[in-house]
Amino acid sequence: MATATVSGLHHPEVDELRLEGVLHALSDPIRLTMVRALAARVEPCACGSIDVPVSKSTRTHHWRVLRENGLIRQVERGTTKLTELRRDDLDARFPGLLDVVLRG
Amino acid sequence: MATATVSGLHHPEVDELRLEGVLHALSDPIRLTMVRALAARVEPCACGSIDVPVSKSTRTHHWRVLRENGLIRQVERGTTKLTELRRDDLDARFPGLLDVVLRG
DNA sequence: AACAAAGTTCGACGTCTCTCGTACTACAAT
DNA sequence: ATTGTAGTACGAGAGACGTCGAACTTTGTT
Repeated sequence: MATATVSGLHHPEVDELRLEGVLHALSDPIRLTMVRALAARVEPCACGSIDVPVSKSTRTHHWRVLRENGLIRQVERGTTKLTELRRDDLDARFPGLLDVVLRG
Repeated sequence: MATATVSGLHHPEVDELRLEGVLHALSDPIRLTMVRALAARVEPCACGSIDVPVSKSTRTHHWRVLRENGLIRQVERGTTKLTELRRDDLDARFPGLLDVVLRG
């Protein structure tokens, strides 16, 4: 039962978040579903536990887009990846945006 | 000196606006520039008067994307096209979104 | 009538995106 | 040790996207 480790996954800093990138990440229906599902959780959750109608590898692709554009944070733990919304960061950088999307 | 005529241009109704579409329309740097420039005007303006570093035909393409996704309204007048942001519609459907984008 | 100005249409091109399956790695459980 | 589970890597295909130039349409001006 190892503790969550800081992995080599690339996450942009708060001040590196680009609006175009964030909007692009959110403009895909599958990713929108993922973000909303994530928002409905309190704790970080295994990214595989959110089911969307695409294959496993496509899911990996979408999680990467979300991560690289600063929407989510992921840490590896064991065989799974704990995933959470970067609520605070997003609210700090683009106040109101997440609210709109989650209300959507 | 013809009055502005209601043209055959397709504009989605307020309740037809899709969040994915709006976000996609806004996720391009050129279009973001266009929207912000439009927001800085009070009156509808000729779409050609907003200059962006792309060719005339590419500009046409971007205006169409913005129009078809409900970001702008265009009416033909003479040889030009009066273009304006659909502020009210966007605020009604996705409150706060435009603010975020314009604050950027 | 002739010309200029504002946009559109069309075809083309290269790139990015979404999708998949297969093969692979890493950890966990029996 | 073997098997199972969670996810990644890679290569490939189809389609969407952004870009351009050239030709065209429509309207306004001289």
